[in-house]
Amino acid sequence: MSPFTPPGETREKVYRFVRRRIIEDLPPTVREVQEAFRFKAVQTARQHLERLVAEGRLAKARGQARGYRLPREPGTLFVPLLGRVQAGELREAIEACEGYIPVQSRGSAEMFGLRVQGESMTGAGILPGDVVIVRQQARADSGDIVVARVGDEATVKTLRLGRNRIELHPANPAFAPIVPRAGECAILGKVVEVRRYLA
Amino acid sequence: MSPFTPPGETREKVYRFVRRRIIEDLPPTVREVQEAFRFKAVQTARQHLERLVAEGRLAKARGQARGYRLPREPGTLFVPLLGRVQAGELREAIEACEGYIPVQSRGSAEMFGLRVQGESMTGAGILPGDVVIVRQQARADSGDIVVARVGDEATVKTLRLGRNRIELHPANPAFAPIVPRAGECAILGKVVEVRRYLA
DNA sequence: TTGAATAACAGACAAAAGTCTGTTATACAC
DNA sequence: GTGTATAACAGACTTTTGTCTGTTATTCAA
Repeated sequence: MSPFTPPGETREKVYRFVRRRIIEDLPPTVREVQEAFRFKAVQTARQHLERLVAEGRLAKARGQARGYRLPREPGTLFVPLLGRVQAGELREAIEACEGYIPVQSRGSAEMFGLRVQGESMTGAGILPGDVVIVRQQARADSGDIVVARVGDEATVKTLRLGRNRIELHPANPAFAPIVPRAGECAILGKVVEVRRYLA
Repeated sequence: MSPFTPPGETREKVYRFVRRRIIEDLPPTVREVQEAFRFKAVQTARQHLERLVAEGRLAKARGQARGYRLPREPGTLFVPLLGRVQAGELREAIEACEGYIPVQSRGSAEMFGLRVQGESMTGAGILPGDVVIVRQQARADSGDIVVARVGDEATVKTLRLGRNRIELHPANPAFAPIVPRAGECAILGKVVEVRRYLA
């Protein structure tokens, strides 16, 4: 090949190629990069890749097939989507579920998705059929939107902490707040995301 | 190893292991499966894997490192998240963006995410700050929620098709419908998902 | 001009990973 | 029993893939 392209130009394209491949499918092998750019030598591809690693734009696992990664993983994990949660069965519901949805997450907290039933939260922009992404935690702050188990069913509400009691407030004047007695209610987690699928 | 475990039991575990690895990181190599299960022979791992392929629970690319995949890919792709779209710059805006968010998608349509500004769609449960996931298309049906470019700015509205004109309706009585003249407006895509990040 | 840095190539070697042939043991149906 | 299916192992072969050494050409600064 006519042996010159502007400094960094090809490398930029290599980076985009690799990033795309990592994100959408699998990290490419060195030779796949070679072929994608019609390099005559494997080393050319390797050179670009190694330099990207040196620059910190890529990370790699040495001597491992398809070892190139994105340095700070986008932290995408898949959380189980539950249709309904009944008393105490959270673990089992999660085990049994079929669907998984991708969620961007910084930490490694346990999460799940839950399809919302009813109109009690429409005032907060949470409509029936929406999916809430829930980070599992037993406690939450006043004002947080939480998923709580009251009796036998899970429900999405805004949490209000009173003196010695908790209140679960709907965001819809047509519904009344729930003031469960101690032991009758458990917070399953905090809603960290709301999704509505339209198509 | 004492040479017997109930039929299918180990295979089930292998399947879960491989699926988890594919979803969260990288497909494992045959030997990584071997090591994970303390098999003494590579072939044992390979046997399970090949049978899972035969059963249709896994797919694979022959002779390729880390070639095992999930048969029907969960179809997760990463779409660029744009903060704002100005006239004609959609391509460029997408190229330039930094953040990507995971989206579940069956087809391979081009999509992007857009952060919503303003309260004109609160009636449809789309609040300021929400992210809409948009499938790029130049046409849409009456009633679809679309992203349209009117003049120099992109806006989210409900599309109404009239006789010889199109109307862009807000979902908030405080806002008036937009009735752009021909050529003044272009549909950038259809909103297929709405997301709100709370945490 | 000389030297340094980058881009690209050539050809090989070594390790990783996929594949293959064949063996042993247990369970189960006939 | 006999035959068949499954689980697991042993050891090797082959391909893929990562890695290395060395070379040529261009640009740019000293």
